[in-house]
Amino acid sequence: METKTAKRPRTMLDREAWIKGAIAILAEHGAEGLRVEILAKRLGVTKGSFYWHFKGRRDLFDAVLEFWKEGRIRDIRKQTQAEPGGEVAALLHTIEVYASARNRKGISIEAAVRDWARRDAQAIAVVEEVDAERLICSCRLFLACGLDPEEAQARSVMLYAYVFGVSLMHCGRFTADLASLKAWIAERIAR
Amino acid sequence: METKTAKRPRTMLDREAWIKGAIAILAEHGAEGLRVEILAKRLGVTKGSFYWHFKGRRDLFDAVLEFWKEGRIRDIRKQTQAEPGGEVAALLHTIEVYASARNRKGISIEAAVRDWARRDAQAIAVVEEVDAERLICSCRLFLACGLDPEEAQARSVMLYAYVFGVSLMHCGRFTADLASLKAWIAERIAR
DNA sequence: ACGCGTCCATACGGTTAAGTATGGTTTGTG
DNA sequence: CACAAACCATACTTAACCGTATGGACGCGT
Repeated sequence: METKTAKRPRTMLDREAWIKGAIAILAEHGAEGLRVEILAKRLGVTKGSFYWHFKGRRDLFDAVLEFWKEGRIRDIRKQTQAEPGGEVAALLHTIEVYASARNRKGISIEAAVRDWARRDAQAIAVVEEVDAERLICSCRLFLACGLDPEEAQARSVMLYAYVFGVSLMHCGRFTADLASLKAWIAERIAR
Repeated sequence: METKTAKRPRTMLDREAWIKGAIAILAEHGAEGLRVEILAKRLGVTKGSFYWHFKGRRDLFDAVLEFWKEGRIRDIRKQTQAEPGGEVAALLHTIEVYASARNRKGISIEAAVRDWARRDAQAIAVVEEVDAERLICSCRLFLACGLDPEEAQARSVMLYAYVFGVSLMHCGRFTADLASLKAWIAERIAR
């Protein structure tokens, strides 16, 4: 029975399963805290398995960065597809995705990668590519709204700087109604 | 000869010297990379000295956070002292200090502390206090400009979110003249 | 000069984690 | 069934680093 790949009595991890597990740990403990023995334990195996799939820790790091980069660029392209007239809504949605309380996991990964990029050359290269793609896509939306090129560029930078920055602030003591403040800011950036 | 403390044949480190060295390493390698043996080597001593000044690594961490907090709050209070009519200039200066290429060291420390605050409760508490102080001070400036309270609050959050966020972006591939974009953004936030 | 507090070196033990070597188990294929 | 490839476990070796124990060197007051 079971002609092909039906049941999996053994764990049968592939490279992608390792990468996804690694990204989960990356979000929680950062790149420094991403250790292969810890990761192996979380996946229910030992590191003997790890070193079959990867040449070493650095190999895992590069794979994680590549995987993250591909996913981000795919997401950006999808989220900035707007029919004429829907550009502002697309921009507001972009802000919403990153600056809202939802999507905690994605924000944690984003923060971890950017902190990582303060020390690792490969991480810098990946962040550069992702940032460039994001800025180009949102800039296209601003241009479609009728803004002149310089203002479109400036607003793009402001948009992403804001969403990344607000995710690592702690405004609890400052205001009780942070949500309405964020809504005001989003309007001022996107419109 | 040498009536009092003239020459120092011994290194004679005190707690503050250790903290300052620790902050330098914190800026370069983050909280995880702040190791007592490495720090001791940089200061030209061994860790035998460290454990005389501090109870342990955690003790150093708390001292670093406290020292950073005091310094930040002092700076904020000084930078937001504006005579009537100079409020906008003070706001622009605040942006300039954090969002410009100058002050690399301070920005690195800021980034390291905020990343640290994603995992450490004490760091969270310190960042909360510093953020609250900053937001209150810049909000006061916006209010002095005649803005209504809600807009003043929103602009304060936008200001700091932007300066923190822009410091961890990599816009090199997007624009050649980032400086003028930043100037445009600063105007839109402060005025 | 003597002693005490300050500051630091040396030596040690314990833990965590990277990487390697090697062998075992499962799965697919002839 | 034989056999090879894929996948994983176990048992090392090595290194980094935390914390402790202990003693030495220096300066200062009496």
